[in-house]
Amino acid sequence: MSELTLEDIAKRSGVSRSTVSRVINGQPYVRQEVRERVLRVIQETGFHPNLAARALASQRSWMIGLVLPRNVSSFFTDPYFPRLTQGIARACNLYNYTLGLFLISTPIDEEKIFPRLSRRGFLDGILVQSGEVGDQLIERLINLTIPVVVAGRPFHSNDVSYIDVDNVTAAYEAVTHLIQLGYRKIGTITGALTSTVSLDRKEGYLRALLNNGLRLDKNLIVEGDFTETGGYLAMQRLLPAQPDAVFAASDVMALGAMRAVREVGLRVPEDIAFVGFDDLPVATLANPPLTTIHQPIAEFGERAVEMLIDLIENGVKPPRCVIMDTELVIRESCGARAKGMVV
Amino acid sequence: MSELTLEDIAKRSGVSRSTVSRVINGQPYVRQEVRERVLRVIQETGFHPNLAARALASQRSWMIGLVLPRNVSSFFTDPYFPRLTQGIARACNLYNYTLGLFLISTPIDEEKIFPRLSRRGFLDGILVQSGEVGDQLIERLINLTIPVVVAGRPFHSNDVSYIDVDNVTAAYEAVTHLIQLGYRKIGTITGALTSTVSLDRKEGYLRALLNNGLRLDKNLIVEGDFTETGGYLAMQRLLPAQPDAVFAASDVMALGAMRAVREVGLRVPEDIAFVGFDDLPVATLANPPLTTIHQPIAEFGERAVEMLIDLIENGVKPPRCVIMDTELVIRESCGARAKGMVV
DNA sequence: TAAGTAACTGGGAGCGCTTCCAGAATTTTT
DNA sequence: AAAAATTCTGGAAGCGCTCCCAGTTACTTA
Repeated sequence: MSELTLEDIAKRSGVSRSTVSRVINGQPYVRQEVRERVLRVIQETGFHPNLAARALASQRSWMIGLVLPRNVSSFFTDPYFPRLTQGIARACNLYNYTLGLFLISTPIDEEKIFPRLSRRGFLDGILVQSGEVGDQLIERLINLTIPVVVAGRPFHSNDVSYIDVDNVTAAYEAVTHLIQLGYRKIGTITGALTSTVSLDRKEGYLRALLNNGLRLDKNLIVEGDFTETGGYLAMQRLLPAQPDAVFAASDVMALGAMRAVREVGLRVPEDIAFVGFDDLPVATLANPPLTTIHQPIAEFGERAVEMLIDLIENGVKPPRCVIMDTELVIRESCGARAKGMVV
Repeated sequence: MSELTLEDIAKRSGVSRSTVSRVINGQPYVRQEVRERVLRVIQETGFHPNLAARALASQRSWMIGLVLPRNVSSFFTDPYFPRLTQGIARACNLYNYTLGLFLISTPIDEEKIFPRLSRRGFLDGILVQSGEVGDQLIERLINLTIPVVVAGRPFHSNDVSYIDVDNVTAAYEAVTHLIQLGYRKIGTITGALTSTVSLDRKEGYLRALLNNGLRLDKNLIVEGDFTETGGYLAMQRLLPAQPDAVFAASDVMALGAMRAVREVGLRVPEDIAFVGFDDLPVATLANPPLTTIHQPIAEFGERAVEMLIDLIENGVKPPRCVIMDTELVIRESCGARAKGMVV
């Protein structure tokens, strides 16, 4: 409550500042009786140690920064990010770290935020969302002296720890599923092809077609931007190519695309089948419910935090990379059920 | 980069620590020539002052905490929160504050997080989302010694600054609009009636009916929970009462409700008209596009931060409260256009 | 030209912790 | 019983800044 210091607590409990510090930090070499006495005083006074002082003396802030680069501004558009943030926040809380949030919307933002991230004694580590091609933010962050973990495969650097899902394989699986259901003119709506996620998912799409002897058709590949409207517009461009199935690189885009399909009077999955990516709650609620690739978003965030904390507390070994598994979730939009092809 | 201190910069530029400090903080009383020399050294060395030391010496952390209480866990369900967070983050950035994010999911979370919020020298102020009835978090926060601003009218305390939109009036306007269009059996899907937002919007609904001489019908009022599924389920319970229009306390619930309506083969707005609340991007994309109450979510967050910073920097005056305006946005779902009643 | 004022600069005393180290109290070993 | 090891405790030296205050220099004014 008031402006108590360690020294005050020490006086009140008849010991020295050092002893109080030991008690607070749960260190050994304090007699049980003394420990209890000190704890009682702390309890009674409602004392809380000053974090700034602690951080200065111990050179540890117990704070990590979550950096969402510019262009990942779909932060407030795609439910993916809130979910990721939730997982990250939960893990921070579990391990007693505080989460600092750095949303970069504009280049000006970046110029204001970056120096803050650089301040020594401020962050123990940084978790940064993989950005776009040409974005040098991650490189700049790596050059700082604090540990960095990237969420998603970074575009440029390969000497940094990162965590990702196996987007290529997941997309491969999604498209192969469509092929097995008999579709032959399979289109894809990619994310903006300036990010590794989008490129990897597109790569999976291409490989699936090739491995199954299907012809590639440039007209069946259109670029979206991970937004509903982007998916909608992409689908409008895709329709003339008359696909019988579409793999969308995100659920949100799939929803937009299905809206476009509905508008021209076509049915899902009878006329065009769909597979999405993410398995957001909204996938279940879609009409028809969306077949999609499930990725463990919240756990992804948790694992990312754990990687970072490991780096912080156990030193910087050679960069590690963690790849998490995904899973195809079959619902109605791919037509598998209608065709009786689901066990 | 390295472990430079003010003292090092001082030596290298041939001045004292104090002078370097003045330069860094843009204070007067430094000769132009000296200032430039020091700045050059700082530039060359890539020096950044240690934030922990600065916070300790100045008793200011330049950090504010955003606290989202338990039960507001719709954080990752309702696009409202990401948008709010975005506004808050932007304002923090503008005013050179860092944003700490505290998502409380469980009571255990709260017990871990609260002591951290209490640490002196950690946060300069706290922005907390208004919680539910019975939640004592806000009271606990007010008892801390740092400034607090509540986003949304708080349930219990009235001696705290808060910012809100005029939910009663907004809801009143929405329902009045439906009445003017000729609807007479108007139902409402409320949020969980444990929060002030929900109660206020319900209050507006009731007043609109009363002021227009319409009979209240308990069966026309059902409780949702601000989720899509909640809206869907609420609508199913509402259908037997055969409303000709529905006011949903959020866009997301309106979407769910419209899904339920579609499922039983009824049309929007011909059979049942809808008005939502929030004016999220998704409202435009709905089928039919949703008539709704627009509230300036991002600006709301920005204003909240400004209030808090004002409190931090100019001392704690008697609690202030700011009420922001809303606006009815007429689209298709209310039937006004079909009826040719829009100018 | 001397006195007065304003513009600068540096030293020192903190801010409230952690941590090292020396010493005291206690227990174990010989 | 003394000696050695172990457990416990307090003092002091920082951590790297800010900010007050005294002192120095430059510029006005009488």
